[in-house]
Amino acid sequence: MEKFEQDRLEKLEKLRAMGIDPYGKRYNGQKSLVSIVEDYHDEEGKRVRAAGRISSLRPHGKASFLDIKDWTGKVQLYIKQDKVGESKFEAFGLLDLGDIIGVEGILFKTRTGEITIQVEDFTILSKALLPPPEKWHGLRDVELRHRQRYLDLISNPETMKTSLDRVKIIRGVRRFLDERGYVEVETPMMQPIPGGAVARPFITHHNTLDIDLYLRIAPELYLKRLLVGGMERVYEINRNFRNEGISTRHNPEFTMLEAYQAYADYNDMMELTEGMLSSLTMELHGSYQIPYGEKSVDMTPPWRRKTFVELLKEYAGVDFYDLNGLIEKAEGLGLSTHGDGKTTPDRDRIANDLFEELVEPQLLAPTFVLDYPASLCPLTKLCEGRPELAQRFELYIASMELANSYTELNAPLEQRDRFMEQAGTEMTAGKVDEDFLLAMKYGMPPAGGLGIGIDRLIMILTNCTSIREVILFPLLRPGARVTEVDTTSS
RNA sequence: GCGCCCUUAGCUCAGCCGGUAGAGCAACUGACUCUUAAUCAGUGGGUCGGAGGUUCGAAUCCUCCAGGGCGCACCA
Repeated sequence: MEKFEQDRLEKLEKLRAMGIDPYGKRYNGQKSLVSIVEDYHDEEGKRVRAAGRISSLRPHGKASFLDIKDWTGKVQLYIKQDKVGESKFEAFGLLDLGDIIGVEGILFKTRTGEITIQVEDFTILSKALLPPPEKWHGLRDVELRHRQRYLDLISNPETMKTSLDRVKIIRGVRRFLDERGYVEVETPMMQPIPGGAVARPFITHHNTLDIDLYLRIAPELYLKRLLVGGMERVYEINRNFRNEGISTRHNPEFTMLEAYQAYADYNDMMELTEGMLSSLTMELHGSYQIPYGEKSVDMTPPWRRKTFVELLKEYAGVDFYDLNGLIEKAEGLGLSTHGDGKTTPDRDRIANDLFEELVEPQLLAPTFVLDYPASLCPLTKLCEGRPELAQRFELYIASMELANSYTELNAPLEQRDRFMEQAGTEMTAGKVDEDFLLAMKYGMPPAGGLGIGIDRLIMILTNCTSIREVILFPLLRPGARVTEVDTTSS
């Protein structure tokens, strides 16, 4: 490592001795490399400016071919001593793979037909002191790819593509909602009471107020306050933080869309979800058939809609209303039949465990699962005439839970009771958010609410089977493999 | 948190049953003005993730530790 750096430092000093600043300034007027290639027909023989990182170098004595790369693509350069002059060519000799340069020259095609810039002048914009990863295989080591994502982006085009696809998808989500009259809002990331979901929160502390705060596990209760305030269609795309395990589908901080529409219910949210995700699929893939891992997923709408109870019967072969049957099945699978600290069997919990165990893995094609056991959804309006079920749906794609939606409970007194019931069963449930209940007492319109796990959506649409592939900087334990700079000396 | 697997040159990887640590790319020196994984000739580069142990001898076998991957658990 030191040796590479030493050689390059010497070149850097030589450049300085020639009066060249190896860390150049603003460079403008250049075309993106992909547009240089695309517009070749109109630009042939003309002068163009370009900038990028040297990704390949093929010297031939007093001439040289090299490739430069920007985030759109790659272009070949051809530089000859008799075109740029001796001293310029000498400076060129001090360039290495990974250096960033700006060039100006004439567009032409080589004998083999490759679009190439005949360099007339170039500027060194940044001298790299360390070499880029291997040019043919790129950076393969998963740990290094995540720890040094910049190297991953430089050397693996698919990483750049996934990262830019992520931007497109999120932009598409925003556009879809904006076009339907939604407004994007920002609600607190630091909350005195972490509500809207059940999960262990991260705790932090505010010094001046001398209070503990929690990084939010969901924005839900704040967005509903806005419904009370008369904002009829709101959404937020932002980070949630959950102090839970890390897996291929879980990162401690992850991006969530939550949307609320006054005067609507979960049926409207189903339409919204299906419309949004199917059009995003078509936009990105030009087809509803998309690859995912070893499989192929058919995203053609309309999507299957089945109730929780129906699916439990279909895939697990048990009747939700037959408690003994549920218990038998659960015990057969070695599942616990009692909730935390409870002495009696908890039907809703058993049914949910069976669902996760036996139904979820089968839900490859997009499936809306409707009407969940009521005790699992304290913020949800109950089904009419069937108070044991609540008006909630979850959307599964490729066996992954992608969206969650309720017909929002807007009755403040019932909400209080449902919170209390939950507090009795969930050991992690914190205090009740009284301020939220107070808001609700002023009247919250009936509403449909929707949450979509954005990282998981991006996984599906970019064919990534690990959430770490769609998050630029996933959480890793601070590692020893990247040398830390000693700031105490020098 | 638990189980299985991985960690060898800057990068990508070999290294069999324990016997002097290898290749390609990258680097360095030289040749080369239409190459494109440029080519040709030559050179340098290693605390084999870390610490112990077994052994005449360990990259290789054992133990512990660290980081990572996958699965499970926890969990929108």
